[in-house]
Order: sequence, then C-alpha cells, then structure tokens
Amino acid sequence: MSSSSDDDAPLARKAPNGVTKTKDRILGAKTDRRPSTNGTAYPGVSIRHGPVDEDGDSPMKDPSHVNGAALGKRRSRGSLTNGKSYKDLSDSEEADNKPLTKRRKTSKVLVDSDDEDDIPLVRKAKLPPRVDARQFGNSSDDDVPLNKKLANEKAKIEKRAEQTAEAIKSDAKKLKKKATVEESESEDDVPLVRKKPVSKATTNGVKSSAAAKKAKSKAKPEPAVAPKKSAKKKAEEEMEEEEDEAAAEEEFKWWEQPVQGDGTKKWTTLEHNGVVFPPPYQPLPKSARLIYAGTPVTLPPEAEEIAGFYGAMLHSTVNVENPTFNKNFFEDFQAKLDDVGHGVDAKGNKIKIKRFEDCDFTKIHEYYVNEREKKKNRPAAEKKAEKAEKDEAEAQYMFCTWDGRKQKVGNFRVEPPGLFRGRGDHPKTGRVKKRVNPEQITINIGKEAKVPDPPKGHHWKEVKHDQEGTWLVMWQENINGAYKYVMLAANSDIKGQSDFKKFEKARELKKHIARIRKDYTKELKSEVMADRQRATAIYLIDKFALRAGNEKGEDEADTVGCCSLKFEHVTLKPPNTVVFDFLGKDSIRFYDEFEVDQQVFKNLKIFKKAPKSEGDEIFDRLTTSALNKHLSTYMQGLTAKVFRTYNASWTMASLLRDMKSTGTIAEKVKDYNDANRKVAILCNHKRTVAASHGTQIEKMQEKINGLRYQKWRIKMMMLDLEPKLKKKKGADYFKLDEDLTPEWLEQHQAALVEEQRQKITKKFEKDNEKLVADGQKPMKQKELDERLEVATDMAKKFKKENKTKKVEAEGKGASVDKFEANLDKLDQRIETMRVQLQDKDDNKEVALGTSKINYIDPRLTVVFSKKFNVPIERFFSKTLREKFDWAIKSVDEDWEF
DNA sequence: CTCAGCCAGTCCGTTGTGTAACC
DNA sequence: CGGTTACACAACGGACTGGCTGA
Repeated sequence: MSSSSDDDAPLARKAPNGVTKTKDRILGAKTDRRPSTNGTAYPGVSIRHGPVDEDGDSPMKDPSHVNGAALGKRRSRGSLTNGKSYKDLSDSEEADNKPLTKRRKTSKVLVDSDDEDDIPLVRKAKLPPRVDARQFGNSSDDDVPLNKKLANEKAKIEKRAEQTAEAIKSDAKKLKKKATVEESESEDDVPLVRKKPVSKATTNGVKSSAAAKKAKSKAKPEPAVAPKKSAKKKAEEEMEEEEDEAAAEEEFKWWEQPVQGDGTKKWTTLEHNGVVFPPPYQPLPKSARLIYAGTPVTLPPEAEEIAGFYGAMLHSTVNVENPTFNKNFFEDFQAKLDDVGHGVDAKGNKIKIKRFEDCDFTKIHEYYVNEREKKKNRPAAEKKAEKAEKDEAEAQYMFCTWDGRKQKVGNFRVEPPGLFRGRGDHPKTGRVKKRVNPEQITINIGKEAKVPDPPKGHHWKEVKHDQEGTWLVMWQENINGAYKYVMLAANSDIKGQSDFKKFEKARELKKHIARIRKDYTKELKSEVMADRQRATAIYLIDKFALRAGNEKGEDEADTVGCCSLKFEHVTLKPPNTVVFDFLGKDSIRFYDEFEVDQQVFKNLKIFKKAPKSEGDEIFDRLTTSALNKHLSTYMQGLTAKVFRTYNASWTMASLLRDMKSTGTIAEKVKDYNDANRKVAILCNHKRTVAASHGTQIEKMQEKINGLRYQKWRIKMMMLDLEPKLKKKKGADYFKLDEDLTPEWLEQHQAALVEEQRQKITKKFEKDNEKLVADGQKPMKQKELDERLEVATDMAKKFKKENKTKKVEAEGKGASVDKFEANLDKLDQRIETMRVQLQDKDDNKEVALGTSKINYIDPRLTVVFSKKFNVPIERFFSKTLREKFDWAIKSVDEDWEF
C-alpha cells in the first residue's frame, strides 16, 4: 500500500479499472480481482479491509486476531474481491466477524435454531436425516474418510473385479503358465543365490531373477561391436557392489538408528562435484533462417537461439496457438533483438523484426524436425556409444558423499534455456527461460571438501557451507524468480528419512483424529465466523482431501485449494449436496458432487451469502497459515497436507486389510491396483486422456464385434452339419446379435476382405523384392491377380452367406464338437477383452503413480506383498524399490499403519 | 498339411526424467 | 526459502503379430 490513507478509500470504485498495473506488459493481464497479499504491488489501489480489521483492536473472539502475523496476512483478505466493500454490506454482514450471539440481535442470518430462515430453500419437514455422526469421527478409527465418489467407484470396481476374476479363471491355462513362470523364477532365486553368494543375495531378489532370466534366454551372441557398458550403469553397479560388501559386514540402516539431534543440522561433511551445464548453443545452418516478411534473415546467435526455441515447437499447437504464449515470446524475442541487434538479409541489409505476424519459423522448424529424425535413425551402436560417452562424462556428478556415505544426486543438470511453458492459463507462458551462468550459481558444500571448479573463465556466485540445507547447488530462475535446487535422489538416506517422517506424522494423526473431528464438528456451529469457517474448511480437507489453498499472485495461473475457494467454485444443491468445480494444482480440474453434513451445507450457504458473488472468497475469514496454526495445536507439525497423507494411507490400509487372500498373483495385483485407484481418485490425481484413447477403444470394440461375428458363423456351420440343432438349441441361439446390423456386417466383411487383399499384396511385393535382390525377374501383375482371387472368393462367400443365411462348414474334419470347443475359446477371448476394455476406459484419466509415490505408506504395500506372497517387484518398479528400501527392509507382515 | 517355436518389427503400457506448482 | 507433490513426455522394454521353418 503506497499510503495508509488509501486503506480507507472506498473500494466501491471498482478495483479493476482503478488499477494501473506496473506490470501491464503482461499479456491480457486479467482484471485485478484480488488485492496483493502485501498490499504494495498496486500503488494507488485501495485495499479495503472489512470491519474486522478496522475494529482490529476490539476484543474479538476470533483467535486469529491474537496473532500478529495472521493479522497481517488477513488484512488483505478482509476485502471482497469483487469490488464491494464490507462497508457496503448489510448490517448483518457488517457484524460479520463479531460473535454471532451479538449478531442475532440485528440479523437472523446465523441463527442455528432457525433453519428455515437460514435456508429457505429447505423445507424443514423434508430435511433428510443428519449424516450419520459416525462418518465424522466422533470416535473410533473406523471413521471412514471415503466419500461418495469412492463408494460409487468401489461398487464399480468390485463389479469389474468379479468379471475379471471370472475372465481370468476362464483363461486359466494361460495364467497358470504365467504363474508357474513366476514361481519357478522365485524358486530359482534360492539356488542361484547360493551358488553365487557374490550377488545381492537378499530380499528383493531383483538381481537373481534378472540372472535367472538371463540364464533362460539362450545366450545371445553379443554384437561384435558391443559398445562398452555405459558408465552410468557401471557406476550404479559399482555402488551396488559396494553396498553388497558393506551389507556383508554392516549396511547403514538409518531407520534402525536412534533419532538424534533436533533435525536442523542435516549433515556434517558433504562432498560433491557440482553441476553439468547444458551444451552451448549451436547456430543454425543457412538453410534454416527465420523468414521475415518473405526475406531470410540472419540473426545474431543469441537472438537466433530464441527464434529456435519457438521454431522447434511449431507443431505444438497448445503453445503456438495460445495468444499469451505468442505475445510473451515475441516480447522477449524483440527485447533480445533490441539488445543484441536485429538481423541482416543475404546482402547484409539490416532487417528490423517488428511484427510477429511477419515471422515465418517454418524453416527452423523443418530443420529441427529433420535433425531429430536423423538422430533417431542412427544405427543403434552409434547411439549407444554416444550415450556411454555422455554417461561417462556425467558419472562424477551422479553421486556425492554425505557424511561419508555415497549418495545419489537427483538432478545434477542445470535446466537448459527455452520457452517457459506454465501449466494451465499461466500469464507468463512463452517467456524466455534464460541460460543459467555459473555466476548465478551458489554451491553448498562441506567446509573441508574441495569446491568444484566452475567452467573455465567463470566463477560461482557464492560458496556456502549451510549444514541446515539439504541442497548441493542452487540458482534463481528468471521467470518467477523461483529458486532451483540440486538435491539428492529419492533413494538417498536423507530423502528416505524425511519420507519416513512424513508417514510417521500421518500415523500420529491417527491418535488425534477423533478429537479433531469431534472439535470441528462442534465448531461447525461456532458463533465466531472465523472459527466456523475454519471448522468447515477442515471438514472439507478431511473428507474430500482438498489441498490447503494458499493465496496466489497475479503472475500465476488462477488455481485454488480449500482456503482460496471462490463463490463460483461451489454450488449448493439442497438439501445437502455440494458441487465442487474448480481448477486445483497444476490446473487440474476438480469436479465432484458430494453429500455433506447438513451443518456444512448450511455454513457454505452462509459463506456464499450476498453481497458475495463471483470472484469472492468463500472462506474470507481464513488463511492457510491460520488454519495450519490451529491444526498444530492438536499435534506438533500437523498441517492440511498431513490430512491428505493420512486419509490416503488410511484408505489404502483399510482396503488392503479387508482384501481376500485368494486368487492368482495377477488377481492379487489387480486387487491392489484397484485399491490404489481408489486412493488416486480420492486425491484427484488425473492424467490427460491420450489422444488415441477413443480410437483405441473403438478398435477394441470392433475386435470384440469381430469375434462375436465369428461365433455366429461357427454356429451357422454347426447348423450346416446338423440342421436338427436348430430345434435342440432353439432358434435364438443361431441369431446374430442385434447390434450387429446388416450394415455393420457388410462393412465388417468388406474390411476382412480388404485385410486379406492387403496381406496378399504385401507378401507379393516382398516376394518380388526378394526375387529382384536375387537377381531374378519379378513376378507379373497376373500372378498377383491370381493370388488375390482368394480374397475375391472370400467376398463371394460372404455375399452368398448373406443371401442364403447359411454358412458352409469350413475346415477339414469339421464336427459339432470341434465347433463347440471353438465357441468356448471365442467366449473366453471376448470376455477377457471386455474386461480389458472396461478397465482401460475407467482408467483413462486416473493417474495411479502420484499416490503410490507420495501418499500411500510403502510399508502397507510391503505388508500386502508379504501377507499375500506377491513379489514386491509387482508393485514397485526398480526406482520405487530403491526409494522405499527403508520400508521394504523394516516391516514384517504384522505391521499396521 | 499343421503346428509349435523362433525372430523381427510394431505397438503400447510402464518407467524414468524434467521441471512446474504447490506449501 | 527449501522442501514435497504433480503432470507431461521421452525412453524403454515387454507383448503381440506375422512370417518363416522344421518336426
């Protein structure tokens, strides 16, 4: 705020127009709907504070007032973002934050006993029974965080699981084969390991099963020019070996060490080799010039590089057709041109790049597409050799020494320059992300360690010895000014420890959850607005796994979480259904309808009450810091995030606990994945539906239809052999399914014929090629025509079948029994395909990975794996096994979340 | 002729990497 | 500020397919 007097200026003058943004160069700057948090960004714009703040000193019941920091943050939140001032509000609203008992005198708004007044839409008589209190954790651990969404999903999945189980059973032969392979492999483990005690003879059995595999596959002669093992792999193997040696004596198991220190000092000694910089810019060849208004232009390399960024992504319509992207890009491009000089044409005449519309990047694009193609098509050996070389050069950066132990570094590469692509509707999309110089880089390293050399002729920005940080290298990025850190990989001790702590914290919540739920259920009726909002928010976070929802600035995409939910994100459907529709983290849409506690419904209605309208925050008396501060009174370190972890793991735990232990390994894996999916749905982890999804589904459906048609033909053949069957089996048995219409039939038959033709033609061409290669004359067209007669005959046959409604029995030794067997096979295939199709479709927009990596306590998976005898490899990939090493080695099957 | 078994090529799901977005 | 969480996309690798061969 530039001047304090502004504080009190009436906001009614409509913020959007009154704003002169210093940053107006940002394309399509959205209308200013919210004040900045610190109140300084928009000089001349008044930020109104609600009566709360004006009365800030008066004794309030609102506990957040006690806290100065919270107050500071809240100041900006007191205002309504649609330009309405609290001063303009009705008397009842003016008393907004005062004890509701007081308000009762002036307004009926929050009178609990007065539901009808409060929610006129709801007829008292028709009020549904209150949501069962049990759902809300008055007491036990049995409180179910599952929501309706999950319940539906559960029913769906269960149904499908049944289908699958059947399909799988019916496909027993295949599966049995598979199962035996699996079993034999795991059995192999033992003798193999015994024979070769050198290899990692322990729990995970990765190596041994790999070895078994190797032994099985017939010793393939290594290609003569076998490129040397990539340095990366070598380095990793070396480490494993070292580990093995150490394991033989004493592997460092931090999870078995006593907890020490206050956790602020993260290391004592730290050695590392710094970072790898991206390769320098390679100027484009003459053929790949930017064409400006029809003239090829030679640009200074620095500008050309930026043009190159754009040209390289010309095929990416999401970017190139986004006006914000183009505007931001061109602004930065022009700025660079103004800085380093515009281009020249072939004769050396200066060309000034003025209009984006006159820029033609297609030549640049073609060049990059071409290069990529070339790179892709190189011989495999060459590719491998290059990779090996690169790995070797980078090997020294892959590991560091942390308190004397070798640890993997996560991201040792400095991010290369390019065009920033923020997710969702990001105001800065298209801006140039600049190349990072050593002079911008800070190194964090042990005092005794050798500081890595900066590239020749350069120096580091700073060298620190901060033992409270876990980062090795840090720099600031130019788009948002965010800090980027090089830290250890997920499988490192330090990351494992903090992962462990995270889940322990979530488990600790179990002890407090009943009390917390009881409290917030009570506080849903609090007479203090701030408390009531807070209770409602905790309810939503607990039940629906919403994120906290911090305030966001103008320079970020407009996404929300619980505390930042706005008027338009929540729709109320009496009697007690709430529809959420908003963009969450990463601009992923959260859409769902929930039935909520009656009191919650009522509260939300109050929080949405006029004069609030679109753009206004629902929880205008609540900030994430106030929320988290309150939560931490229950338990040290408790924040909104912990609820997500807790509810995710808790859900997984209860699903796995109730799982039946029967079935094949594949079935168990599927059961596990189904549980995983429920957690993913709870957390709203989505992925974009693959562009090819629709066609893939269609293809599968068409395949199924083809099989069904085959079934019909076989039945008709049976009839051909034994006409009596018609009576025996009934006429319906021999009818073609109705959805396979005559039109479809014709089309399908045509497709079959065409397929046949293609096959024959392809083979013919191939044969000819062979002949020519052998120095003989190719066959003539006539030969092809003759061969194609097979297809023509097929078409004729179909035609005849369609006409006579009969199908002649095919194949020699045809018998009804044989046909019956064929039918059974077809049925099985159809069933498995149906299940597959359903699975695929249901899974198209659910991402399982995120919850598996971040929310589900890995020990749950380990327990499941042990209890049901499914190798852990079926659940955790190699990297995940490394990441969760602590979990795999630390629990037995009795462990409980 | 049929069929299992093998190989190469293609397809497609999974895994790993990169870095943005969040608290 | 420094950490975790999140998705997209590239790279990888296993499954499937068609063609071929020999029993």
